[in-house]
Amino acid sequence: MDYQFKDIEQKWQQFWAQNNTFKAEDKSTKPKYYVLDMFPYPSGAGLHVGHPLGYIASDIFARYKRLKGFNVLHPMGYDSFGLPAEQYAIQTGQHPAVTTEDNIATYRRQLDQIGFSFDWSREVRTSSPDYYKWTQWIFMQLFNSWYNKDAAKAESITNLVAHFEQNGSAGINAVCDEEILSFTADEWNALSNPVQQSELLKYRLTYLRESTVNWCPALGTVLANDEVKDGFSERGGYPVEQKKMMQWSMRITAYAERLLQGLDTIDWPEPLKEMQRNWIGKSTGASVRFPIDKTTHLSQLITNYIEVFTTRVDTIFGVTFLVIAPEHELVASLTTPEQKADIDAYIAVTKKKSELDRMADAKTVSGAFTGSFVLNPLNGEKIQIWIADYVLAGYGTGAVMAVPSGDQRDYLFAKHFNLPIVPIIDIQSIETEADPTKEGKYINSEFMNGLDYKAGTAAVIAKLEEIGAGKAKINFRMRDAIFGRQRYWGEPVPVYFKDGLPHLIEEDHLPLLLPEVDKYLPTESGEPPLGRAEGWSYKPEGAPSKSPPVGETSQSHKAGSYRETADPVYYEQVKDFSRDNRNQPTEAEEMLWQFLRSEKLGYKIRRQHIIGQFIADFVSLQKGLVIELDGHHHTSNKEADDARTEVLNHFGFEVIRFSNDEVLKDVQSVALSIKLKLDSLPERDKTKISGEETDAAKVSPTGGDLEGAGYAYELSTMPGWAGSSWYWFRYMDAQNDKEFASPEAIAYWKDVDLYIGGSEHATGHLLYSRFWNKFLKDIGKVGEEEPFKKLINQGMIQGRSNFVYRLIDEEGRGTNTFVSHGLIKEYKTSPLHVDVNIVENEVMNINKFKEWRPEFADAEFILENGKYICGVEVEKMSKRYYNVVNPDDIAQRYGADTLRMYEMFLGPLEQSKPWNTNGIEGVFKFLRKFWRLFHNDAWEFNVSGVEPSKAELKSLHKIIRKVEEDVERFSFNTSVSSFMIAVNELTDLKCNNRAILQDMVIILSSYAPHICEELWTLLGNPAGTLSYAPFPKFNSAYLIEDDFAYPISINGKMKMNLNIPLSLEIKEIEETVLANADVQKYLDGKAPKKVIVVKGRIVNMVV
RNA sequence: GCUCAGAUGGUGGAACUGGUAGACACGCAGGACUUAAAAUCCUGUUCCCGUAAACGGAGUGCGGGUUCGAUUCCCGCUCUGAGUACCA
Repeated sequence: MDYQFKDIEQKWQQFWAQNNTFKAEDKSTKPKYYVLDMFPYPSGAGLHVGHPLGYIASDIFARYKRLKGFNVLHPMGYDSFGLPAEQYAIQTGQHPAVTTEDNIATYRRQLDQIGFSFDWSREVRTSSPDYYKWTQWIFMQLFNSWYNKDAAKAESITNLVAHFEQNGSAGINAVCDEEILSFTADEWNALSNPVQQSELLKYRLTYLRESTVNWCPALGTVLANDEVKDGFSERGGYPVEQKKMMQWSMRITAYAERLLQGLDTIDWPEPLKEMQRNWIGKSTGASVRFPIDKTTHLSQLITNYIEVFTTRVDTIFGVTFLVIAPEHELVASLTTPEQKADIDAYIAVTKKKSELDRMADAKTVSGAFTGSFVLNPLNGEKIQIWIADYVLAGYGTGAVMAVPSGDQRDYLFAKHFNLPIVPIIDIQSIETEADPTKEGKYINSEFMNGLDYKAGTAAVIAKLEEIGAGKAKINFRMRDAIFGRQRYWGEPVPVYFKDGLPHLIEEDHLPLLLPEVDKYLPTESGEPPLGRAEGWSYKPEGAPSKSPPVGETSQSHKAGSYRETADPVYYEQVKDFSRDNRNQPTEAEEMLWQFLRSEKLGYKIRRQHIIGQFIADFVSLQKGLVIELDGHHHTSNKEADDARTEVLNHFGFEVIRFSNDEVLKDVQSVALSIKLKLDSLPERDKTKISGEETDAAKVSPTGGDLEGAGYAYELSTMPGWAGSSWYWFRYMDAQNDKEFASPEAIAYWKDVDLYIGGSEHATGHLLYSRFWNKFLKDIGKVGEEEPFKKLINQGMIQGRSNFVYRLIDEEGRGTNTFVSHGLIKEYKTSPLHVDVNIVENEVMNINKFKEWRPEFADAEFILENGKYICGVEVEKMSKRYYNVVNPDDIAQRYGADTLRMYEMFLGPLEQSKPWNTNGIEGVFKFLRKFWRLFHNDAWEFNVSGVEPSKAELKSLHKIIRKVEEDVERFSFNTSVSSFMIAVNELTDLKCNNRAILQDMVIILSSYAPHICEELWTLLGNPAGTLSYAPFPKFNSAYLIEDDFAYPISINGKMKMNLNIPLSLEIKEIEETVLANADVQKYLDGKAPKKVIVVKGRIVNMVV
């Protein structure tokens, strides 16, 4: 029979599925090998043509390793939480779980069709409760951990608490928030539990904090940095703005150093490692405190120095000015009255600039002088303080010491504003630009003069440390990762809120199931979709089970605490107003806020907070202090103010007021008096809120006051990368309902030996996965420091579009005539995308074109050589370019084996390339030719049992060696070529030898498994044994040659080949060559000056 | 701007540690079979000169260097792609 790929492929795909052929053994004496693909997000569009490329490569490798005697783990699953299913749900009302299920079915069908050797018994889906139970569990472990810098690992939070109880905060070297309390053991033990908890939150590896987030209004969610491209969302392309929100974060920065160091131990593509290094962005330098010069400044300051971070502390004597970010907290207080207009104007301009403007405008020098000075800590020299938007508030301390002689940006700034430029190194040349050299000796640098870079740096740091003005410091660019999304289709965070503080739910209550909601949209009050879930609240063990309160309680922590004192009816009416107020503060409010925010005074202050029926400008809920600034709407209304004060007192709040002028004139002294007031106040009497005797009874309390009726759950869900940050462990023990994977399974499978996927995950998935892996190692759950030992990036598949050229008539209108590509220069035409599926090797099928769209039914063509040739361009693969190629079509037409081999044949795996089916015929022909080796002219199976000839053995062993070498270095394209060569040779030899062909079947089976299984059984082997057959052993004896056709070159140019026995030594070869008549002809009677002979390689003569 | 990767026939690409550049495949041209087409098979196919052929010259983005010999190593440049963006 001729090669019937359809029947064969169907038959074997069924066989593999029914017999669990590729099920990995949990216990084995064989060495393990773990081959993993980045699992797909099951989108509605189905498997995209780029996906199979990596999957095929990994499948070939997995199959090859099985033949080589490894116990291979090669699983597949779905990253099935995600935005598209939710967007679709919003549009159609269909539950995302339903569409996800459908999409997975499509994916599975498509995957099966390509004949992958996945162990489907281990399939995972991140959206399945069995799976996300463990994602939530890991979240809980992170919550219960802090990072001990001394031990360089994560430790249990109970250790930290024990330390606080016994020793206070002294002796703790942790990765934590900036503003932590310091306390003795007694002080700690005296703190109330909520205060302790809020302090501990500053240490936990996952924690809440108000962060500036990338808010995408169109998607209604927060995006990670790597989900934002040029100010637009990566998915959907919607505008993204900066917004402050209370968010869950992951303290990935704790692992910055280990994430960096680990890169040196893993076999990943260098560009990928480089991307991670840049992302982590380690810089070694020093932090230096520049004391503020008080002589020029009268008003009180919160600090009396400005701290900068520098990587060139050795240039400190070259500092001629200091630049701080326009958003820097000290700007207002450093600005002298004379400079105020300038500074205000500059800040106003900066605020107006969009992100894009700032980028486009990178070369313009701008800034403004504050009028204040700092002193050089080493020689007391007065240094001007400037603000400029080239200094970023978010990096380092938001302040730089400017060294114009060594830094080009500072140089330009100094030139522009006529600031001094002091050379500090003897060989520096700074006439036209800065010279950042580290060579030479220091000058103008007092005690450093004459030293070189290394000695100088050490001397400066020693001096700074001695006088307490600075120390060596390492800075990272990487920020903590935000871990919340205001979305429905994701893992619920296993947290409830009590007293406005987050608490974990009991482990027994995992998984915290995703609740049903009526709509997949934010609530009317702007809460995430989970706010719609009715009666969704947490009841801890043993609590009296009152029916949960409706509506108001299922609020997030944030809204929960904001509403702590709010009249529920009134709240709904004014909450938008309050938010607007927050977003558009008055000048005085904003200025004061910079001193009150982030617990700078040691107290958490909220602004525009609703209390009863009022919106307080600022409030400390802890101390019950309301701070009011007189806005224009009630300056003249003393009565109203008094009424407010009375009501607020009623709720247990004290009120202090400041005028706008007071704040604008001297914000520091205002801040100072607030602090003094706060210090003097006792903790707020909260009974006044929940107490029944007050009007406040109608005020909606927090969950904490409900005494077990039900606490509000966190309403945001986890981001897309949560489930994918540990999934490779789940495959090791996918059915386990006691643990995320058993210690035995983890001890056996350890880590992923080969991971294949796209480089687009460089700073997302791959970084987060390494982080979680390290954390799980720290808590003793896994053994390896790195999850993915070797990683290969498959190249991206680009689209390849075809064009037809519509003829334009004299009046400039398009006609229904189309000009072949080669002739378009002779006509006036306009190009038009045409469906690539009706074009083959750039020749368009004219009939199909006419059928393609009704308006082309009567189209006419101007052909070249009777054909319509299309134009070609490489662009993104997209429906609107009609260049999408579906792997299904290829599999239907040529079969999975051809598809597999063709995708490999296209070129090196890592290279990006346009998808192009030109040439697929050649691969199909090859398989048919292979099939024919086993058959006679009448297509009857026919192999002989005679001894293989020397030539046959040589062909076979050449391919054995070639495939081994190629597969081991992931050069799949070259081995496909070699297979073709081998089959061509064997065809020429008319080989139908059983021994040879059977080995060929084994070697080829990892590339083209279906045809090989069929031939394997035709050869008389039991079905299903091919996948575990031993790979043929290479024997070099078959490749040894007696002769070698030496290339004979003259002056490096090859002239002829000459057969010389390999047994001859160099001297003899030279003689043989020179004695040859043809060689003499080339030499033209001249004697060569020199003869180079490389044995077995080449002979070269110099004349 | 910086970092990284890359540039080889009409096309995808091969040449692994410096040693016969263009393997393998597509496409194209010619031929065989066929009434014809498809399929299949055979031959040729880097370019230029010349041509029946032998033979000669050039040639791996551009310019230079090291070497008996460079697609491969070094220096400078051009272009393409990716990442990053005032990171102190």
